[in-house]
Amino acid sequence: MNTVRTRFAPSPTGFMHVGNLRTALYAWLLARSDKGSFVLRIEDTDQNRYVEGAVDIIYSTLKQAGIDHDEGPDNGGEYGPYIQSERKALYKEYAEKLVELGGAYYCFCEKCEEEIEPGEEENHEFSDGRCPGHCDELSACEVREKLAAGTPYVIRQRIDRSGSTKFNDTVFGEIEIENKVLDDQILLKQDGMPTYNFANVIDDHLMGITHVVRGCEYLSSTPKYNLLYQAFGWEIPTYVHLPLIMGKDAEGNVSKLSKRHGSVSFENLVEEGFLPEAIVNYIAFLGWNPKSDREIFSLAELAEAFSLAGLNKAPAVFDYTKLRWMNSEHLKMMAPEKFASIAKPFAGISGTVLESKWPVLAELLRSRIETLAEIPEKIAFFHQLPEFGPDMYNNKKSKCNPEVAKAVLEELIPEFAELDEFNADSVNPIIEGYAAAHEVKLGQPMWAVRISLSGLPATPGGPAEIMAVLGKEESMRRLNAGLAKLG
RNA sequence: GUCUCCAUCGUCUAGUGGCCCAGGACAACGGGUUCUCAUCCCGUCAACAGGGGUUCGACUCCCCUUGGAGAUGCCA
Repeated sequence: MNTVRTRFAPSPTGFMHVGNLRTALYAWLLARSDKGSFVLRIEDTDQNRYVEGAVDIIYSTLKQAGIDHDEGPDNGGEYGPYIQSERKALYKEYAEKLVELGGAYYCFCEKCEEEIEPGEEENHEFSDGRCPGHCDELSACEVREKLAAGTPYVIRQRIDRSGSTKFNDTVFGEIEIENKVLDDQILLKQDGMPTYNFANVIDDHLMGITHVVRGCEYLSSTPKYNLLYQAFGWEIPTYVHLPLIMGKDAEGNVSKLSKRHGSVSFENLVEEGFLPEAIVNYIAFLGWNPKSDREIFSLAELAEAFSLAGLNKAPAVFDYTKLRWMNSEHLKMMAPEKFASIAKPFAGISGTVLESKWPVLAELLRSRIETLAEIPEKIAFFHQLPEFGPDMYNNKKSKCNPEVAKAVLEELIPEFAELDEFNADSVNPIIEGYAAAHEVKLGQPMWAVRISLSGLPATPGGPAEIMAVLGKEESMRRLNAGLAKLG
């Protein structure tokens, strides 16, 4: 029994769609859960779509996600090269071999520019799946002449349209398609590059891929690939087709996840304050489950729990709300120092007085945010006290109002002023002392002090924590200003 | 149009003929703890698309309908 070898074969289009990332994740998980190998192959056969720097995005995304490859363009391997454009000659060789084997033919037809609208192709002559000019009927002699004359050509797959092709998919089960609906698809383009349909088969075979993990958009063309494997006399790999990831638009309509549904690329999500590990955890559950109630997993734990049996058939809708929740869970699990360091860039506090207080502040923020991007708004009041009127002091539950607040501040400000250092241990006893002396709920003085310090009804941390971050000077300034306004 | 696939709460899903008047999670709503908010804890709401079979028994198997998705590119 061969060990499992899977691959991730993205096209360098400039960004990593979460659907693609999930495909990579499952392929990686499958390999890792079986001590197998995971290969990265770049499918850049479409010259027109090539985007500068796109390969780097693929590397960095996989790296951030923690998905490491055993073989690939950057770290090599015995089946290289791992970039399809560098394998161009190879495909031509195999295409020609296939022609000899009878599984393909040269086609000299002009490129068909006009689109045929769906529904109006009752024109049987052009919809029998063959090449429009019936190049498949050309004699070997005619082909040689055209080739010698330098006529541009493509190589198409020759399909025997009798019978049907059946195959077994790991997640969808047995699928059978009648050969008469199959087209003589182009294998080698006029520019000499292979199409995905061809390069894929050649490379998967040559690279010893045992399990082909890909989106189910390839389900209906799989029979054509199998016919290719058969024509070459190669072993057909195990197929693992994944259900699609859908998105929901403002009107509630569901369709294939795209930009109009929100951020769909890994890097956008990271920019929006989602943790790579949370994104990975979330997408792992879009179409798979561990057959238990547990939902929060690290990548290593996913590899441990992964099994093909947990794969689902139905398409899944990407839910940003649940992703946010999952992100907050990962945020809470993180070691304090790690959280402080990854959250800092989002806080925008470099060079400000808050920077030295960051570790303390970060801990206060941790349970109050779902994404890192929420940090600036939560700490804005530290930089600048919001405008607020006396009404802010009114709070029913704490039994506080402007008059009470004035009394609280008048009594406490002098006591605070005597403190050398502001922290929970020094500040809280003073506030508690007030509550005890006046026989009121602790919430009353707390509210009054909080409002004058922050102008907000809810803050990360209480008065003592805010004062610790603000420092004595700024705290006293705000408290005095608050009292003055109640004048 | 044709072909293929899919179908459990709003969303992600458990369920492989009796354990299910369907379980978990997110969201929503209500309550408790707490100096605010958040965390945490407890609870409520909420689904087997419809119709036929098969069976002693169907969410689970079969068929049809409906709905959805994908393919039908010298894109991948």
